Amino acid sequence: MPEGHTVHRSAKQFSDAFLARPVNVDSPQGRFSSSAALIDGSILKRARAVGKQLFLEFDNGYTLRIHLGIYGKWRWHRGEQLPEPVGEVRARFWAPAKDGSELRVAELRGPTACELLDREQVAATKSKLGPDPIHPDPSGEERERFVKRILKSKKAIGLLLMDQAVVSGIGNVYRAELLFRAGINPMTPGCDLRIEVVNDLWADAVKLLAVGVRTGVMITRDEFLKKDPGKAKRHFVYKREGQPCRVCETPISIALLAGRKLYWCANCQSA
DNA sequence: TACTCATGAGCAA
DNA sequence: TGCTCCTGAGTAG
Repeated sequence: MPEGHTVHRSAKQFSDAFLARPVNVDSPQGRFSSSAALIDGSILKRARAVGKQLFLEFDNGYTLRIHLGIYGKWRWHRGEQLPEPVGEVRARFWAPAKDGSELRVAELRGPTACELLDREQVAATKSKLGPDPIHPDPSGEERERFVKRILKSKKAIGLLLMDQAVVSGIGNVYRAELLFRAGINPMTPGCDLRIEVVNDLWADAVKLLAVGVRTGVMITRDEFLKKDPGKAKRHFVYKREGQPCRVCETPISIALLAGRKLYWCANCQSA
């Protein structure tokens, strides 16, 4: 489920399993073989997520950038032996657990990006990313950046929330749900929104993504934030086209916006 | 077995 | 805006 929260969980898993230790890296599928050889056996210095991208920094100066895209997935294993790879495993990472009792193995399938970068390339990549609600800075500077970008744009807010240069880590699910919670029609131009509304949108993104990081699922209904109620009840509008709105019973609408499915309640989100 | 769909994004026109 | 790439899960037949 690759929106920002999943990637942050992956960064934590990498830290827990491999930080400050030499990591074996290969590419059973073959498409990552030459790059894998450059970091194989290097020590993982840091694993950090920014938006939907995972950056793994190694002690030989290389950083591996991984972006799952729609299809990418991680699969983790534990055991005494390296399991035989099944399917298209682009990259595989493994090391003995700290107590030496077993191997920790991470397999990567179907990523949009899996590439080695030098320091300059890392800086260039990160500079293109908007503020990440999972790393809200206490100064509020990131929130201000977000608010400014929204307020000066004539583009629809439904498009702006998906633009990783405006805010990083939000995808199709959080977009639909945040706009519902705020009562904003997704087609409203950013510049037509009031500043308080956009500030609240940021605050809500900070809140919901934190829940996502904690629980591993995108729960967006306040009554369920502590415990996952299951797929069917998790959301207000996402993937609920034609079903009654949970608040007003108006059938949920669906439209294509920039090639992605957009869900909203025409009654609750008329503002 | 074949087909469809998906939580993303870069690129050309 | 439409096309393309990446892979696997779910479903129809």
